[in-house]
Amino acid sequence: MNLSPKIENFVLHCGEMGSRWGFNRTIGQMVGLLVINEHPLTANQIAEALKISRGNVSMGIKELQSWQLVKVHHVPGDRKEYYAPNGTIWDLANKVFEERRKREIDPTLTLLRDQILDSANSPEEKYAQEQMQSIHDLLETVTKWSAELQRLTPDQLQSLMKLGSSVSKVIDLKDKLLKKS
Amino acid sequence: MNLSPKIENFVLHCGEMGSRWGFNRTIGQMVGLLVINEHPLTANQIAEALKISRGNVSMGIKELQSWQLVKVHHVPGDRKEYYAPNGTIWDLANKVFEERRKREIDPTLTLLRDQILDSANSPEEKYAQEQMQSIHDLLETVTKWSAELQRLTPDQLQSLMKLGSSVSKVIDLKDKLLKKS
DNA sequence: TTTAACTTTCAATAATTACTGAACGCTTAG
DNA sequence: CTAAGCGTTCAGTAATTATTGAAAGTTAAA
Repeated sequence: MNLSPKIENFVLHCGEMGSRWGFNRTIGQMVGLLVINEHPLTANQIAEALKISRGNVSMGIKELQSWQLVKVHHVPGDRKEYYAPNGTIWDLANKVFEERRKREIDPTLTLLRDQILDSANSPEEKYAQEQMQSIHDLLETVTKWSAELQRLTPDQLQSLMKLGSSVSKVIDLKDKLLKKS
Repeated sequence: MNLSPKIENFVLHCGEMGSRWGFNRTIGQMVGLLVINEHPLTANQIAEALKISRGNVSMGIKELQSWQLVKVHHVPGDRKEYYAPNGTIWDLANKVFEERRKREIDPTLTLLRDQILDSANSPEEKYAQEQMQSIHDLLETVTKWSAELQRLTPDQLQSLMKLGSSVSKVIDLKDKLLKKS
């Protein structure tokens, strides 16, 4: 596994971004490597390419599987496992997006629902609850929206994009239609 | 600064989520505390409420200012600085969203643009570039979309949400609109 | 000025997170 | 049955990130 400079560059960049995207540097590099390679790679190839230990690869693969980002291939007569991205770029992005929603939004939504049900017993708590309600509403909106967007194919999304420079046109249109009915 | 259990609970939760949202535990708590309190707080109050050092508060505030999440108040005849959230919940979420886009997407977009301009000089690089092109297109779409959504007010967004359970209806609307014009 | 009331900075240290490599486990070919 | 080839685990260690607290900086009242 000798990476060309251009490919290595990409892989290293994925490493840098890894932590921002929810995993760590090494795992970011693994994703980059798997995505950029046309053919599935063995754990040893990954370890060699990224210059990390065999055990680290094993842990990384495990993590990526929990995100559903990799799938395993087998070659007849070969006992090694070959790893490849689990779907297209689009699929992977969707999975990351979904998983992050689960980690970043859902727990807060749950907490807020509980807190809001409780009655406030001081002016501070009154205000606090109003704020929590706002956050709750916001997160719920975001959640619904992300579910909607995930359902669209890239083509549909592109189609929506072409509406023009502002989605607010759609809203105006909607309002007009509602007035008529 | 004695936090009621309910409020403390919320603040601690913000701490847990802090790292997922792009900052660290302490800074998450600070945001939670400021948002949940109707009145601006001094650095000392924050330090006391969260049981952290005065210096840590100073650094946290600095970080939050770089995200544009807090603003400073002054009380006449009082030299202390009072900190408060910089806008509504909605404003704050927008700022976080925007800042994260800058950190998580923009650098990759820049890298990919450069890489794609380069010519491939091997079959592997050919494939690699196709993949990079896919990622590039995806990220560009996401970027454009997030810009669109950010332009909407909460009301407009709610309005859009109520269009129905599927955004594809919006696409239908778009088609109708295009036919008329 | 001086001093008091604040804020900021940063080197030292603590806490957390990631990585290695040796040991173990499983499977299959010989 | 044994050994070789692979994958997994995890205690120990390395690397990174966060926090403290003391010193230095800033401002304004006296």
